[in-house]
Amino acid sequence: MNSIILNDFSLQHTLESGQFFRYTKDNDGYRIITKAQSFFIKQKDQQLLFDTNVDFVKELFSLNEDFNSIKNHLIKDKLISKAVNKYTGLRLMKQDPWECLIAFICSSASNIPKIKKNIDLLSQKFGKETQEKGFYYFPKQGKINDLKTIRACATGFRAEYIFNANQIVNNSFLNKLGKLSYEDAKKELMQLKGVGEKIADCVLLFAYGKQEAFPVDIWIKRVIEKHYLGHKASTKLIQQFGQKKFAPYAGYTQQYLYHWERLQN
DNA sequence: GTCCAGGGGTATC
DNA sequence: GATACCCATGGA
Repeated sequence: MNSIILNDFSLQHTLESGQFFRYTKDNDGYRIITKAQSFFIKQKDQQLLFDTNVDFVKELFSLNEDFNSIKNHLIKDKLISKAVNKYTGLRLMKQDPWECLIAFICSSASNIPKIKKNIDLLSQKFGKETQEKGFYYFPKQGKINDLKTIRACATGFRAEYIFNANQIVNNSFLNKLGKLSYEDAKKELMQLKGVGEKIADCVLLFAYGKQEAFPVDIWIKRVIEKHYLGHKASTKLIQQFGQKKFAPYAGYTQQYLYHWERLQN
């Protein structure tokens, strides 16, 4: 087991805030399978313990970024400040772009347990088995190539979108997105069938760390209408509002708002 | 703007 | 256990 000590990090809030789906609870920690790694990780107070290499974990959980300055900016807003205090340590992850793209294509009009199920089934049907039997890596681009089998993963009307993305997306497509501006990368992603503004924003935020992204789902729509606008508004307007108002950390703000709103009641 | 495309989660009975 | 409604949506 390796370990690192750190402030302002919550493994639970980070994993369970709807940005990432490839984890399962395992005793007092989590089993994660992503980016050709399968490992166990747990947190005990400020100590993070895991059976994979340190640099991998730091990269995956954005532990090298200066979270303190981000936090100082976030807490200037009253509601965000409440969310940051309540769910302190929630960090944006740096996911594998391909896994993230397919996961969020699956997310369309769905829910978190079902997205997890879709991804686990796709991995089982198309991915390589890990050293531990019964667990599978997520298949690389090009491997998710049978429409019938994709349907058998309970993907429903999203099956054609996944099939299509698998045919079009390759390494050069994915690498290019990282080099483009937010706007240009978003346009590229939206060329894919089944990828609109919301899903493009999720991929740009959760895999590429583009902070201009402000994904708007029903929870974000509700919380912005209720706390900031005081009236109903279109998704498009809310996306533009959030992106502008919460710059330069619109993406981080969105994640705290989403987690906050969903855990109310 | 409206409607519809799997299907599992969730509340309510 | 039936039933209705909901959902990290986008396309027609």
